[in-house]
Amino acid sequence: MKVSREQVGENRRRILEAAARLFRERGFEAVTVAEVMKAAGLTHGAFYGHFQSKDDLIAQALAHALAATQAPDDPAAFLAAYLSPEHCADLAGGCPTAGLAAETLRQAPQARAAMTAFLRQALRAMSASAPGANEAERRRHAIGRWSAMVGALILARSSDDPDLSAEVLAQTRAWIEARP
Amino acid sequence: MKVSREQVGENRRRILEAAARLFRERGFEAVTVAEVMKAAGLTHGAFYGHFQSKDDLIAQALAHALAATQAPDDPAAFLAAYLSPEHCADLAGGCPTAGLAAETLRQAPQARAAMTAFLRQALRAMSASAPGANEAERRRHAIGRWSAMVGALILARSSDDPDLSAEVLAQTRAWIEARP
DNA sequence: TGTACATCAGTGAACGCGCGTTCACTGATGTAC
DNA sequence: TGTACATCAGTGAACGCGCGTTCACTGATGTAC
Repeated sequence: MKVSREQVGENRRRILEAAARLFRERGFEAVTVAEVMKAAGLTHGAFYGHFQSKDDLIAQALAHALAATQAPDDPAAFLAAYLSPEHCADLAGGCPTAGLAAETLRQAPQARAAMTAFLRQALRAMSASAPGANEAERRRHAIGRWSAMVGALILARSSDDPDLSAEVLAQTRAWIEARP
Repeated sequence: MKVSREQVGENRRRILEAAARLFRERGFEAVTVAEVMKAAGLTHGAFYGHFQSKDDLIAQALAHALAATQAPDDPAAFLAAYLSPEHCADLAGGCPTAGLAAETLRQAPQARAAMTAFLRQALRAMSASAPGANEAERRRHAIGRWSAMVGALILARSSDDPDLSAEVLAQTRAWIEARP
């Protein structure tokens, strides 16, 4: 049946939201279109009224998840939250970069472009609040720090030993904080 | 037709080698059993004489790729090679951790166990040659450094802008080297 | 404001394709004498 | 050492299943009068 214009927008938002969570939790390929639609409270047939293809959904859901990431105001608090056991355990709701960057590399151009645009913007934002005598130093600090944070979260998640995971998170945090 | 015992071992090795490269290049799920067998010079029917299932192959090919990673003797040279544009571009032959850790998290227990065992061993080996006044400091250095290296490679690869990729690699390297 | 009708978002059955997996068969290997 | 036969790694056709995608249909929405 037909549905009101606001409902159409709301449905589209729910599809993107569900896809963003499922993709982070299980990866782009393991999640089916039907699962996403079910999680959004719809049937799979309605999918192609909203998106051109699964690849189109991947690109838009990735952009949606990345856009929802707010710029950190306090770098120290952001670091602590990012490398916390809670964030490590929260696949579905966690950082889309750590969850999906490695897979995005093999996706369609639009998805890669969304990831690149976010990386560029995130580094600019983090550079602004990074320590350093000049712009180049601040940017280097932001890049190194972000690499270490993303890497630590991925390594910690890849381990099936909770103690080793916790050690990677805690020691990477200490290592970053010990920087001059 | 039947095949000599040495040939069986050689075929198995070729399957693991082909799988390790294809998985790193395209991901566990996107690569088919038939593709792996073709790359190894065999037909898909012979697959189940060597492995129980695709999941079994994933676990064994991952362990095979990780085992082929030699411990770095010179940390500075290893860092430079790891964050080089060449390594960044070499998906199929590059570091299995950077290429597959994020995907391994969602794989069967055996694959996760292989990744965990390698991480543990790699950190132990890197700690030995890391700077620091005591064991705890050396280990912290190894963990932080490894997180940053893996993160930088994943971020650089996820970007479709070669300049941004090169900047992430070069600045992360500079950031790590600038450490006391 | 109320009525008649055109629109179109969503439904669910169906399609074709490619995947992991199985299996009857083949023929070279390796063993028994 | 040479011969006869059992073994079994590899082949390729076939299977069933689940996926992305399509489409005829439904019925509430929104518009024209």
